[in-house]
Amino acid sequence: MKKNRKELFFEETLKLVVQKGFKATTLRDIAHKLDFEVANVYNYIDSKESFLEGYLFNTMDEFCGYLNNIVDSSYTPVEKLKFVISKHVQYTIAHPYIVALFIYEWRNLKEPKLTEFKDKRQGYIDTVNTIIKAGIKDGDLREMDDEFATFMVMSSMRWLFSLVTKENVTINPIEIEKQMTDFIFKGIGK
Amino acid sequence: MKKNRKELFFEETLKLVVQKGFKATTLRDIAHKLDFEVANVYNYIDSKESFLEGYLFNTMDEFCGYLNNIVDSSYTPVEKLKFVISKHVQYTIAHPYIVALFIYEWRNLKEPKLTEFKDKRQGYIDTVNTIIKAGIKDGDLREMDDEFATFMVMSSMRWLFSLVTKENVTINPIEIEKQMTDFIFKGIGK
DNA sequence: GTCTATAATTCGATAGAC
DNA sequence: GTCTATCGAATTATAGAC
Repeated sequence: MKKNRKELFFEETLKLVVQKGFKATTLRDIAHKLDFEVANVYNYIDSKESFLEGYLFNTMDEFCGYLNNIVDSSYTPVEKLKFVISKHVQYTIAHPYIVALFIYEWRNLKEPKLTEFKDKRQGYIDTVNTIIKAGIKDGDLREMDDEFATFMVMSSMRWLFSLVTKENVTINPIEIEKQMTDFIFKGIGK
Repeated sequence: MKKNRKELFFEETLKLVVQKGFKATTLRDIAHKLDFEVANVYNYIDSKESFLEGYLFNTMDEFCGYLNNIVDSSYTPVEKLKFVISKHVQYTIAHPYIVALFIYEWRNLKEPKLTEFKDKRQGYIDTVNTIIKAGIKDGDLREMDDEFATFMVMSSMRWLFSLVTKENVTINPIEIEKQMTDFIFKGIGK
């Protein structure tokens, strides 16, 4: 896949921002990495803020859209939850730096985008919670606090990006998804 | 427990830094929250950087020291792991904002402190991995990739702070520890 | 401990020539 | 698209009086 200059700019900038943090990454850092002067940054983005917004809301919308399709399907709650896990794992492996941005840098959004982001994220979690609650009610998941269960499922998936961005680690998406699903459903005990 | 001015300063500043991020929190923000002028900040800290260092390394040392005591005990691997989980849960409930700082803001350390921090953290993870590996070998934990298991155990504990800092949530440390342990060992499946 | 004043630097962003 | 030049604002930190 050939990358044009714009794709290269976004890719390198994303990596830099994830590595140093959004606030700590200056436009001069970005310009230096791409080997041009500061003013040229504005050939690609309108502002530093808009760069962050673009990634965060595109990703958010993709996840919310996918989740809605899962919910509107006729799968069982457990099957639906496995689709959710699969989506998280596969997206994280494909775009680990975007996920890192999603986790670390959303706080740098300015109002009203900040509130909009938090609301959408809460909506996503609420929907996953609905699925898990149904799974418990059906007796397919063990009896436990459904909100805590939701919290733990989301938590355990959230850091996978850091495994993917680690060097010298070979990733088999199929195997990772299997192990992630096994951990969430069976834990590490015997 | 009566708080003197220094304790109040550190507590309020910590909350502010966690809420806005280390880089995004200015000394003016801190001064304004404590109702005095910027220069007074330096009555309590030598620099913005030293504030971060203090919290991060004190916490790191406490966790490493405790883990060493666990390792040097005669408990079984599974029992040791439960002590590790207990420590994480209890510390997180007692000091959620410090844990948040630990997770979000370590990247703002400057060299050589940054490398020192990363090395210590990796040492901690390696030691937990040793415990889990022994548990699998003994047959007390199910057969699985021990490194991935370690990664997942650590990941699932890491976000607990966000549950504790949430408003309108009542926390029972004993119950949370039970549910956390159940999730890690049994998952959510039946 | 508190303040005012300010140094020294860095930041995001813009103007305008080529 | 690239550059030089620069603006205005914000930042950490210090000096020194009260």
